Amino acid sequence: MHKPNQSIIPLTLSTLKAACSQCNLRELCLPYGLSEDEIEQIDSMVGVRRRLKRQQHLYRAGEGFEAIYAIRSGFFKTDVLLEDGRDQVTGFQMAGEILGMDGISGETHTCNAVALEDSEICVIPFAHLEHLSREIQALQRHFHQVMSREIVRDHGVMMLLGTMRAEERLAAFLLNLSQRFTARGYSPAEFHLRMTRDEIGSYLGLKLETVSRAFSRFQEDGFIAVQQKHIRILDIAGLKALLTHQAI
Amino acid sequence: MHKPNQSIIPLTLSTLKAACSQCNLRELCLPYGLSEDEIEQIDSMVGVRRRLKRQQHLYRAGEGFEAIYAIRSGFFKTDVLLEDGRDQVTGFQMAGEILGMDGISGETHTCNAVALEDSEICVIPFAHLEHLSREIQALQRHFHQVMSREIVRDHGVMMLLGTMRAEERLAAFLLNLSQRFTARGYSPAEFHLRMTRDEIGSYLGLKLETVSRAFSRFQEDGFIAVQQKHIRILDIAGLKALLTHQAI
DNA sequence: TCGGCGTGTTGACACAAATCAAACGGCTAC
DNA sequence: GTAGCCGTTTGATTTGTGTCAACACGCCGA
Repeated sequence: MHKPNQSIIPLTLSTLKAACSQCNLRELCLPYGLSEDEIEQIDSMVGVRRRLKRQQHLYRAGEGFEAIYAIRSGFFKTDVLLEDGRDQVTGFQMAGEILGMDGISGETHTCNAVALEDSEICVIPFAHLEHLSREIQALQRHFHQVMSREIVRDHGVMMLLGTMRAEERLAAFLLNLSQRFTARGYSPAEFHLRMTRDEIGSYLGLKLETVSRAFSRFQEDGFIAVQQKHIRILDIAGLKALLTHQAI
Repeated sequence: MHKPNQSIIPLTLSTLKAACSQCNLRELCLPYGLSEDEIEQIDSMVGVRRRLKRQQHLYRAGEGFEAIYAIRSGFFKTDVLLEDGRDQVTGFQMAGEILGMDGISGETHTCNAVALEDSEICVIPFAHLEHLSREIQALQRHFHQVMSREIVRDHGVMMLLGTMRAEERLAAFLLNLSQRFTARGYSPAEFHLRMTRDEIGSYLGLKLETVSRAFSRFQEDGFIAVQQKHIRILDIAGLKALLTHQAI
C-alpha cells in the first residue's frame, strides 16, 4: 500500500501517522502550545507528501500556485531567471523550512525550486492553510512570522550583495549554514555542501572562480579545511571577525 | 479639534470619515469586492494617522513591533545597519505601500523607516489586522499577497544586486519608479527623486559617484534629462533595452 | 581498469567600479 | 544679497573581481 518509489504518497492512515503530530521538525514548522485537537486539525492540512530526486524541480516559475511546501528532509535551491538568460540563486533551503511563498502574490510561482539532493516535502494546500489559520490563531501568527522571517532574510542577502566583498560574503554564507545546521542538531563545524561552487557564486553575486579562490584563501589562513564539498570550520571566531572587522 | 500640526491625529469622527472607505488609495491597500459592512470594519482597524516630517523616523531597528503602516502620502526609505557601521537602503516606499512587515517575525523591527519628504501614514495595529483577517477572508488573502509581493520584490533586488552592472541597475531603478508613479496616476516620464545619489547608490549597491556618472551617461546618450533631482525620461524603450539586451 | 566528463583550482590579464581629490551648484540661513 | 554647506559632478588612479585559459581531481560508466 505504501510505495516509497512513487513520487506522490497518497493520503492514507499510514502516512497520516507520520504527519505533523509525529514529526520531529514540528518545532520548526508549527507554533508552540497547540492543543491536541489543533494539531490533529493541522495534520489533516498536510495533504500529501512528495519525494524528489536530486535535480528534480518542486515547482517552476510560471506554474500556478496552489500550495506551499515544508521540507521534511533534503536540500533545495530557489532561483530566478531573467529574460536575457541571466539567473540567480535566491536561496538555499533545508529541512524544516518553507518553500513557495513567492507564489502567493500572483497566483503563480516566480522562481524555480530544485532539489539539490534526494528530498521529501509536505504539500500544504494554501487554501487549506488559510482556512485553518482563520480558526487557529497561533497558526495564523506563526505563518505570518514565517513570511516575515523570509523578508528579513532577504534583507540580509541584500546587505550581503550590496555592501560586502567576496570573502566577507563567503564567510557570511558559511556562518549562516553552520548556524542552520546547528539548529537542526548537526555539527556546527563540519558539513557537506550540497551545491556547486557555481551555485554558491550565483547566490553570493560572484563568479565560481572567485568563490573557489576565497575557499582556498580561507584554507591558507587556517579558517577552514576544504575537501571538495566537505567543509570543516576550524576558526569560527576568525570567520566572524572577517565580517564585523572588515577593512578598517 | 483637528490639529494638523500634531504628529498623532486622534481617532475622531472627522478623521474616520477620511479613513479607508473614503481613501483614494483603497485599491492599493485593500482587496476588491468588500461589502459595505466589511469596509466599515476595516475603517475601524486603522487606529490613528500620523504625520511625519522629512527625515523623521517612522520606526527604528530594535523597537518593539506593534503595527504595520500604510503610506497615505509621502515617500519613505527603509535601511538596515550592520554592527560595523555599514548600512544599506533596502527599499523606497510610496503612497499606498505597506511598511513594517519586517517586524512581525521577531516582535521587533529589524530596519529603520525614514520619511524622505513630509508624509502621512495610517497606523494599522497588527493584532487588530490579524483579528480582522480571521473574519474577512478577502482581507486575509490580500494581506498574504502584500507580504508575498514584498518577498518577490526582494528577489528582484537580489537579482539586480547579484547580476547587473551599474548602468543596468540604475536603468532598472528608474523604470521601476516610473512604473510605480504611473500606477498612482503620475507621469511615467517625469518625476522628482526624493532621495540623494548616496541613497540611490546604497540601494543599488553602488557608490554615489558611480550613480552620478551613470546619470550623466544616460543624459549624454539621450535616455533621460537630469536636472538635480528632477528626472525626465526621454527614451523608455532605450532604458528597457539596456536591461534585456546587455553585453552580448 | 581505464577513459571521459563534470566540477574545481589556479594563473595571467582586462575591466568596471571604488577610491581619492577637486571644483561646482543650488539651497538655506544670516 | 551673500556666506557657507551639503549634495553633486567630474577627473585621475587603484583595486577587486571578472574573464579567459589551462590543468587537476574525482566520479561514473564502459
